[in-house]
Amino acid sequence: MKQPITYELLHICKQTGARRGIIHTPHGDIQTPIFMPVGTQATVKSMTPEELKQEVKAQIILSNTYHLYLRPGHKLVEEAGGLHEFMRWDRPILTDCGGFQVFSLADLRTISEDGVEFKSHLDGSKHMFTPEKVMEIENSLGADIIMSFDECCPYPSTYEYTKDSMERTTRWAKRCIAAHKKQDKQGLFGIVQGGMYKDLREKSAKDLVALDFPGYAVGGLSVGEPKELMCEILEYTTQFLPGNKPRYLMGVGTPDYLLEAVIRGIDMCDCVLPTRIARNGTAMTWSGKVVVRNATYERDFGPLDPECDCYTCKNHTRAYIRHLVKANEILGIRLLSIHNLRFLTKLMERVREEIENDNLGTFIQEFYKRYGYTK
RNA sequence: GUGGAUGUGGCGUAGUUGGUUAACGCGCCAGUUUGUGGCACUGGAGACCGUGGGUUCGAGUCCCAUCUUCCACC
Repeated sequence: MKQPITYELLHICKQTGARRGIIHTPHGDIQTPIFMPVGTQATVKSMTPEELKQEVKAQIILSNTYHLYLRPGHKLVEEAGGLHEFMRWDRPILTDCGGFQVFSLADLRTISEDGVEFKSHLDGSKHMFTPEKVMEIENSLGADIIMSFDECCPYPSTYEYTKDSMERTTRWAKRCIAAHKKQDKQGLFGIVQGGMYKDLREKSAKDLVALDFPGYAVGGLSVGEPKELMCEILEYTTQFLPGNKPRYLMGVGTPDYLLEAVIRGIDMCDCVLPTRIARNGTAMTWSGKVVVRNATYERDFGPLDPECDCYTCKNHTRAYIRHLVKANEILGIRLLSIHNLRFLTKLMERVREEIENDNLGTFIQEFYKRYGYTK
């Protein structure tokens, strides 16, 4: 059978061990390492697909099983011709499985061996997600990369709870493989869990690798634990993942976390952060975080980030963007979203270059001097 | 001129039968945001309660005077 998702390793940075590669998908190639913008409800909030291609230069975007299942419904999306056609995005798409919603909507759900029963956050109606159901939904949506149904443990969680949860996630992963009906069109990724416990991470990774997924995600990180711990667990986990498959760290999005992930062998990251902080008046720049909503920028007639090549930075001033944000104008959100997303895609372009030049370690040190380093 | 109403942070308003550091919304200032339930969330600054007298242990609340604005009538 033809494998829809394959990974080609191009180079390993001699300074850091970071991987430069290409993921081949039915909707084109993805140069890695890559940052993936999140479009939960079949839209990267406030962005047109054209802007994502031309201004942000996004190679792939995410969407979400849980949200699209509830509204407008996966059958409707299928009827529209699938997610690509529905939202008119012709590049690769990855759908998240809803496992994170099980985590973040904790008060609305019950977990059992069979799956998760939850109440809709929209109307309170009851629903059941099982691995089989999630595969049905993701098959209907038709993304290039689909995620197996997992449970993301909160931080902190006890060893016993984390162990049970991780083992269940592995059993669910097997059921996902069995239920996946479009194996020649959509690549199903397994998700490593195990919380902050190294032996559980190792077991999770090894058991999933034995199932031979076309790609692996590291889930359950960046859920509130200290940065050093995240790095330690991530580094420990990636050693058990095969070198010929892509590795995806779920939910990471500050520049420094992205860099720390890449030097630990991660190829893909996604995060809502750039679009979320855009909506609240904050920008990421090469000189650090800029809360452009603040009064300091009232009369700042320079660009958001002088080193950025995006539409926002080429055309507009901080003073104008601040005005738009303060006045609650939609354009303020749009301009900041364009910039923040472009900032991260550009950062990853640089990262790919530096890997090819075996210079990523030096680049990261220089980057931290200007951007700062979060905890 | 007469009668009535009104006057509380930048704006709009709450303030029980007078009782400790005067509340709320908006605005302002700042912080947060990591597989998106979010035009969100958390804090902060800012008022001698129109002014002057009085009653009372104690007045934004009661009394008197005065001024502001509004309404009605002559």
